Amino acid sequence: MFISKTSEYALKVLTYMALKNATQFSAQSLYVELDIPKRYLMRLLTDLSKSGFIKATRGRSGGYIFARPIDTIYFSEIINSVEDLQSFEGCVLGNAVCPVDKPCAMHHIWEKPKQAFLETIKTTTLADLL
Amino acid sequence: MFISKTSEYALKVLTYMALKNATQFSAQSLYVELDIPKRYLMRLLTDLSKSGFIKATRGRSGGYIFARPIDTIYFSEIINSVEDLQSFEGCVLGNAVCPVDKPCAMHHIWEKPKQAFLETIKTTTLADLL
DNA sequence: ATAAAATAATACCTACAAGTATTAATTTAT
DNA sequence: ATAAATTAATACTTGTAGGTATTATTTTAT
Repeated sequence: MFISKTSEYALKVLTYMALKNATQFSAQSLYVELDIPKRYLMRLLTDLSKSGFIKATRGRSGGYIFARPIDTIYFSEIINSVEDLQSFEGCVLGNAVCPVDKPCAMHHIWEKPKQAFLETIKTTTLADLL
Repeated sequence: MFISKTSEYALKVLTYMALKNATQFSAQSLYVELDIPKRYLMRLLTDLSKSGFIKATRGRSGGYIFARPIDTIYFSEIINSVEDLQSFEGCVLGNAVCPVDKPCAMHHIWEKPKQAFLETIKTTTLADLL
């Protein structure tokens, strides 16, 4: 499945915000646009705030805006904030160690897709969507 | 996380068998070599039998052997037998439809790693390990 | 024949990701 | 002041992948 449902949601929220270019986004407006369970979305937004991607304003005319320039937010960082990116970096057969000189059976075959994935998420930012 | 734990186990078993070149493998011997919970492994072996990758012989001197030539067993087929490969093919943001003319925000960025992954597993067989 | 050694079937348990519910805190329009 | 509209915190529920336990079946060495 590649990435978790929660990663999926996080990407959905932040890519939407990056492309929309509004001054502020309420949880309600994001709920209407994106197809994410409301209460789960609200908790996720709080998490994304704590992770420093977005900044919350409470109260009557509150909402969320980006806390940092979007060209500093890498996809790897987003995914890593909601699940463990290490699990992608490790051995595909789950071996604790998979040494270069004596790698697992799948090692060579897996190298290309693994690098394609890691390179993409580590070198691309939200700004690259524009 | 890429693939499920069960896919990991299935690959571990079959790649081990492909490389080892023994005439037969008992569940016990596989358990000793591979780091997979014993009872879970035994159930998985039965599943892999039903899926037609391996063939079981019951009874005192029983065990498992490949049911087909290993150059006909693609990694995609193995993964697909224990989890839903469709979930890898679909939209990364989980949209039910992600049309070419109006794709999701991540579509372009995701294309390369996704294809690298799918191409690798769809064009590589167990025989390619040798 | 019978016991041992193997796989098969089935049911159950557990941990955790995903989802829901409730209440608290904060801000602002009136 | 107060009510409305927002986010925050916390606890609970659910679904399912992963793991365990028990019993049945099959085969063969003795």
